[in-house]
Amino acid sequence: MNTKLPPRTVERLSKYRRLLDKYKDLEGAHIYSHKLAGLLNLTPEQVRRDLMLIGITGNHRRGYNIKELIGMIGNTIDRHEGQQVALVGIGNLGRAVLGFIRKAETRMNIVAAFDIDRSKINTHIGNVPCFHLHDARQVVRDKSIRIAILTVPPEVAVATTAMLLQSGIRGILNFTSVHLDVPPGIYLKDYDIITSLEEIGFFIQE
Amino acid sequence: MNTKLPPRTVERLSKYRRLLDKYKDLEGAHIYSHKLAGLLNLTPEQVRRDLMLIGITGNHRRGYNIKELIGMIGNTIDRHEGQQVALVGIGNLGRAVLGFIRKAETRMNIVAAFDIDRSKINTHIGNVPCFHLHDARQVVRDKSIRIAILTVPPEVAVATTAMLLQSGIRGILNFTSVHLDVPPGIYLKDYDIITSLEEIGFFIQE
DNA sequence: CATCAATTGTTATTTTTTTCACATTGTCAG
DNA sequence: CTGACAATGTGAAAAAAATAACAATTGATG
Ligand SMILES: NC(=O)c1ccc[n+]([C@@H]2O[C@H](COP(=O)([O-])OP(=O)(O)OC[C@H]3O[C@@H](n4cnc5c(N)ncnc54)[C@H](O)[C@@H]3O)[C@@H](O)[C@H]2O)c1
Ligand SMILES: NC(=O)c1ccc[n+]([C@@H]2O[C@H](COP(=O)([O-])OP(=O)(O)OC[C@H]3O[C@@H](n4cnc5c(N)ncnc54)[C@H](O)[C@@H]3O)[C@@H](O)[C@H]2O)c1
Repeated sequence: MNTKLPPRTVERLSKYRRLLDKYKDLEGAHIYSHKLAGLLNLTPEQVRRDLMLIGITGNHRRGYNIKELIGMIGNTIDRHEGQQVALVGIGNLGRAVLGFIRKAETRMNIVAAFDIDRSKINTHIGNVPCFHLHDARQVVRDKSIRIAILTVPPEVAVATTAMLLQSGIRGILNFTSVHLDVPPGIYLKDYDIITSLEEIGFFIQE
Repeated sequence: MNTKLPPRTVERLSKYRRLLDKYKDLEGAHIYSHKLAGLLNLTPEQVRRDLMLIGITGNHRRGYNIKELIGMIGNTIDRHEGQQVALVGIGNLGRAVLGFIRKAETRMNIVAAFDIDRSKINTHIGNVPCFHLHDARQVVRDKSIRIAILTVPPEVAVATTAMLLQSGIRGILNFTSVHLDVPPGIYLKDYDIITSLEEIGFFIQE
C-alpha cells in the first residue's frame, strides 16, 4: 500500500502481527484498539492511527478483524512473502542469533551464512549453508538475499559491509558496535549494547 | 548535571565518548563539531546541540577539547563511576554478550550472572560468578546491581522480570522478543530482532 | 592592529510523532 | 424499529526531535 510509513509505526505493526498470530485460528475473532494497546503498553489512539495508516478499517461495534489485520499488515510489511536474509560471521553471537531466528515464526528466512573460517565453509549450521564471504556476490544474487545480519569481529566490520553492499545487500542489522557509513537507499539498524546500557544507566539515575 | 536529556541525545553522547576515547591521550587535542558529526553521520548542528545540553562550551576557533568532552560526558552519563550490571540467562546468547562486554571498554561492569541450571550455579563464566536466580535479591543488594541484561528463554521472561524487579533492578535490556510490562521508573530497552528485520525489510522495498 | 574566515552558541523553524477531542457509525437490547 | 452505547476514524493540538539560520567569537594573517 502506501510505502511512506513512520519507522515507529512499522515497528509497532510488526509487534501487532506477532502478537495476533497467536489468535489467527479463531475464525472471525475481533479485537479492540484498547485491548491491543493494553497488551503492548500503547494508547488506543496510537493503535488506531497505525492501522488507519495502512488502510485497515475496523468495525464500530466489534473492533478489528484479527485475520484481516494480520493479512493487511503482511501486505504492507512483507509485500508478498517474506525476504531472504544472510547471517555474516558465524561466531558465538551469530550462532545464537541463527538459532533464535530459526525457532521464531517469521517471514524472514535465513538462507545463507558467510564466514572466512575454512572450517566453517561448506558446512551447514542448522540447515543453513555456510559460504565463504568471497562468494557473497554470487550467493546473494542466486538466493535473492537483500538483508544481512552482521556479526563479524569489529576490526573487519567496515570492510565486510563494503563487500556486502557490493553484493547487492540493501539492509543491514549491525551487531558490531562499529559505526557503519552506508550510502542513501541502504537501511541500517544498529544494535549497540554499550550505548544501550549507558542509556539505561543514565535514565535510572534518581 | 541536568538529568532531563532526550534519549537520543544520551545515545549520541555515549557514541561520542566511545569514539573519542581513542584520542584521549592526545593532550590538548580538539575536535570540530563537523568532524565529530562526519565520523558518525550526524549534522554538526546536532552535535553542537547535544554538547550544549550538557553544558560543554567549545572554543570558537579550535573546536571542543577532547579531554574535557570525555570528562563532561562521563559526568553526565555515569555520574561518578560506572554501574553494576547482571546477566540473566547464561545460554548461547548470554555467553556471547558476556564475552563481548568483557572485551569492550566501558564503565558498565558485569558483576554477576544468574541462571537456574544447577550445572552453571557457583561456576564462573569468564571471571563473572554465576548465582541461582533465587538468590537475586541478596546478590543484587550486595553488589549494588541496578541493570539486568535479560537473555532467558521467552517462556520465563515475564516471571524472571518480576523477580528481578523485586530484587531492586531498575533498568533492563531485554533480548527476549517478549513484551515486558514494567512499572513507571523502570527503564526498559528492547532488542527485538524479528521486529528489526521486518522494519528493515519494509524500508528496502523499492 | 584591522581584517577575514571559520566555528561556536542559540534562537527560530520545520518535521516527525504522539496525544487529544469529538463527530460518526455499527450493533444490540428492548 | 429505534435509541443508546461503545467503539472507530480523523482533524487539530501538543510534544519531541532535527534542521536551519545567523550573530558572536576567536585567532591567524597581512
Ligand atoms: N553489539 C552487540 O550487541 C554485540 C554483542 C555481542 C557481540 N557483538 C559483536 O558481534 C561480533 C561477533 O561477536 P562474537 O562473539 O560472535 O565473535 P566471534 O569471534 O565468536 O565470531 C566472529 C565470527 O566472524 C568470523 N569472521 C571473521 N572475519 C570475518 C570476515 N572478514 N568475514 C566474515 N566472517 C568473518 C569469524 O570466523 C567468526 O566465526 C563482534 O563484532 C562483537 O563485538 C556485538
Ligand atoms: N531478541 C533477540 O535479538 C534474540 C536473539 C537471540 C536470542 N534471543 C532470545 O534470548 C533468549 C536466550 O537465547 P539463547 O539462545 O541464549 O537460549 P538458551 O536456551 O541457550 O539459554 C537460555 C538460558 O537461560 C537459562 N534459564 C532458563 N530458565 C531460566 C530462569 N527462569 N531464570 C534464569 N535463567 C534461566 C537456561 O538455563 C539457559 O542457560 C531467548 O529468549 C531467545 O529467544 C533473542
